[in-house]
Amino acid sequence: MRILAVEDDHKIAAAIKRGLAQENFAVDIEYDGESGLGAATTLPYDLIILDRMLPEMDGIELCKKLREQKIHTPIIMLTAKSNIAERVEGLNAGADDYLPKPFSFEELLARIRALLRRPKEAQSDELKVKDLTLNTLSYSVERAGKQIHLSSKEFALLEYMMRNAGRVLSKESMIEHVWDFDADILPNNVEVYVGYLRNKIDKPFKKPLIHTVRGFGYKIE
Amino acid sequence: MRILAVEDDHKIAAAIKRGLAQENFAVDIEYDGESGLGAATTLPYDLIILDRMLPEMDGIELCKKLREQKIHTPIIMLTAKSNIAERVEGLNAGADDYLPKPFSFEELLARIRALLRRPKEAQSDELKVKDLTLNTLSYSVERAGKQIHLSSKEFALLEYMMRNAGRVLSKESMIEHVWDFDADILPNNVEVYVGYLRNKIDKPFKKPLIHTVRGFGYKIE
DNA sequence: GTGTTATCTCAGCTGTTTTTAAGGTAGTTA
DNA sequence: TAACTACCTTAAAAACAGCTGAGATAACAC
Repeated sequence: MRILAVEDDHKIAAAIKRGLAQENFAVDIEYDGESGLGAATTLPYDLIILDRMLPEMDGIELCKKLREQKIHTPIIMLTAKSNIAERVEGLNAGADDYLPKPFSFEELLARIRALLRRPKEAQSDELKVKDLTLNTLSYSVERAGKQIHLSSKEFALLEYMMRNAGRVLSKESMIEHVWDFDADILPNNVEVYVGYLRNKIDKPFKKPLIHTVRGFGYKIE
Repeated sequence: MRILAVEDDHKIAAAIKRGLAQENFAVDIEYDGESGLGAATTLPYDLIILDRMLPEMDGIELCKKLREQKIHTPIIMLTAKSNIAERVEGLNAGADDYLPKPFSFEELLARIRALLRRPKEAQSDELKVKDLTLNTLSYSVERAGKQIHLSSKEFALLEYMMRNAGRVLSKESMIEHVWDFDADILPNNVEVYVGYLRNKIDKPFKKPLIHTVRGFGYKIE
């Protein structure tokens, strides 16, 4: 994993480099915005740490330039002030996360780990909840080793629920995410489909995964 | 991530906006081609969704104009018909992807993600007061490790109190925030509900968190 | 075409939640 | 202490959300 840090404070830069090197990251440091842009556009970094205040070109500017060039590398913005306006400014410029100074190295490391973890999770085409597995490529579903046949609506609904496992999803959001926009679907239809899913993935097994949260919706867990 | 959707069908536009807002995108809607062009040229969007059929200026036209102005923002074109000729037309005009109507929100989201190559950010929303925890995503409440079941009104009321922990809240403000606007609720109803909450989250434990402030209301602390 | 499967609507049933109302309790003030 | 008021408790009525079986309709396969 190769990380670029653009930071004009040599002391902080050195500390970041030392700490991350210890965690087995390859770290490059640039001390001003211009050089940072040069480095970021020529080498394929896995993550970029940007100080908001930089000589030559500030972090916001640099961040925008990178996104304009379709460089989607995760970016963490460091800044001295921690007010909401600045945070929004950074995120709007295309930063993925934001860390107010002063920060501990542990905090920084946690954010880096979180950002690096993200893509892998999103790219997986197998969704899992307990012993239930759904494969979005082969359109297959199995629980406890047993293959389960689902219709396409049932599959789409289960996929939506599993992508949001643990979260309570309202019938309305299910309709919006699973059915066509111009279809006029009654909430009762969702109830019917949840019933179908339960018959197939819960009833034949001991432990139910689909839970009703009265007044709010359903969740799978 | 800021997304512009140019779509004259208000129902679809609203659904897109709501759905994407839920996914933490900032969404602007324009209802005709002219305004769409205006918005797209003045604000730096990360992605643009264009309906092919639009009043004032159709999507193809708009797309071409944007590319002429060297605006390279990814564009997804929506269209009613799904034949190959139209698809080619859209892509030739400079669109990056193409989505035939009717489509489900999941399809749209998948295309957007593919174009942004950006994973969904997980956000957890937990409210805490002492050993009492309320999670607004999973709609679960626990105290001292013990799961507590609440009805939807009880949950809404507790959430309101916890969001304003430490503050004294009048029965009137509780009615305003927790009940529907047009509902005619007696203050006694609030007393009843506070009683219900106390039975569930205070009585089984030693230390009460909900306190009555005679003459003013209640606070949780 | 016919048979099969998938999708959607409807209506009745169930248990839960919400609301109202009435009487009890406990602080506050004179 | 009495009178007043705010708050609490309980129970029962009313409203509602969710589940299900049955049937209508549409889509698909052969």
